[in-house]
Amino acid sequence: MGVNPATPSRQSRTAAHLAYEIIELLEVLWERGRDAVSPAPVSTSQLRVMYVLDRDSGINLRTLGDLLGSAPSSVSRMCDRLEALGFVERAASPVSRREVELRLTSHGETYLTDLRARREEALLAAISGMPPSARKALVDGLRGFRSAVGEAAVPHREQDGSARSA
Amino acid sequence: MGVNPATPSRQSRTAAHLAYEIIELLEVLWERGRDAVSPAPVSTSQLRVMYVLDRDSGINLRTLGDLLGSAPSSVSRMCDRLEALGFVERAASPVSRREVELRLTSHGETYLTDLRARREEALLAAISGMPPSARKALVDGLRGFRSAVGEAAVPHREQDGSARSA
DNA sequence: TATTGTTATACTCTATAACTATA
DNA sequence: TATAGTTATAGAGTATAACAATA
Repeated sequence: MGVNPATPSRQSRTAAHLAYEIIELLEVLWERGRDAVSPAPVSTSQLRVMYVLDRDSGINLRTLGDLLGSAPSSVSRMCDRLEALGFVERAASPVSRREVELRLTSHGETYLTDLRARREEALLAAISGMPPSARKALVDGLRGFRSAVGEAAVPHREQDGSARSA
Repeated sequence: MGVNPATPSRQSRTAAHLAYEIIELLEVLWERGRDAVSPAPVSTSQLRVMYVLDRDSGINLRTLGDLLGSAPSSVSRMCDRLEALGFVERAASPVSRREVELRLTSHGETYLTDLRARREEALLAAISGMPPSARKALVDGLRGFRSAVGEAAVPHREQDGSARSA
């Protein structure tokens, strides 16, 4: 196969291959937490909404759509469902009568807190099972990877924070 | 925050935090390839179908559903769309007249090959930009992570191969 | 007139249930 | 009867376009 970004070394290829596998492993660990949380298995999309509202409480629907990269109509409908679940609430904006203020309800905050704890637990359980040397290597490697990718790219999402703010 | 799998060290927490961020970065890199491939931006679900068929060509619809973890009706409809795109074909099974044999068309194979090259390119470009010491650390760290997770868990997906077979 | 939010419509993915053809 | 595949129906996420209310 002919790829040539600075002539990929055997080490680069191995790292890429491992990265592919890690994506799957992380997804499994990541979702394991979600399925386990009490009742109301909120979908991934709904969860992204909740993460954004947790970080930027009181934003309007349009802004939420921008942060999610979704169309206003999609966001409106998702908020309908989250409101029906009792996780999100719409309030009239005090400054503009055509805007709404979106917030998590206390019920929604509780759900999110619980979910985060479970996700963190799953990941930490795995990482704690690694020998210290591997843990150190993982930290160093991921740091290097992050800065390498961060410099080269990452256009989309300026101030999001959906998944990372766990 | 009270999590206690073997008393998570500061290193474990750092690694977990980094892992969260990496999930996002990888997803961006990963999808960047897909959007770039010629026309017909196949959806993620359709792509999973194609990956499985590439690995296990000639399987029937039921088996495909098992490998994907999807219901037969869902798979049938996805195959309808992929067939309409010219990426997948249904053929009568020579052994049972109620079964079908599913395969990628040459058109579908070409699409997949092209996509893999672009995805690999994106990941390799990032990894090649890392200093050798960081690459080494990444490989060692990911290996350790994989075996730590692999031992502790990974129940779902026995012989899938959707994303990792790139 | 421009903006905010909603509704109408449509397509994909997901599922369960009903149905046809075959074993 | 049990199994393979399809079709019917429904809910969720996604989008564009049309619309009402407000700025």
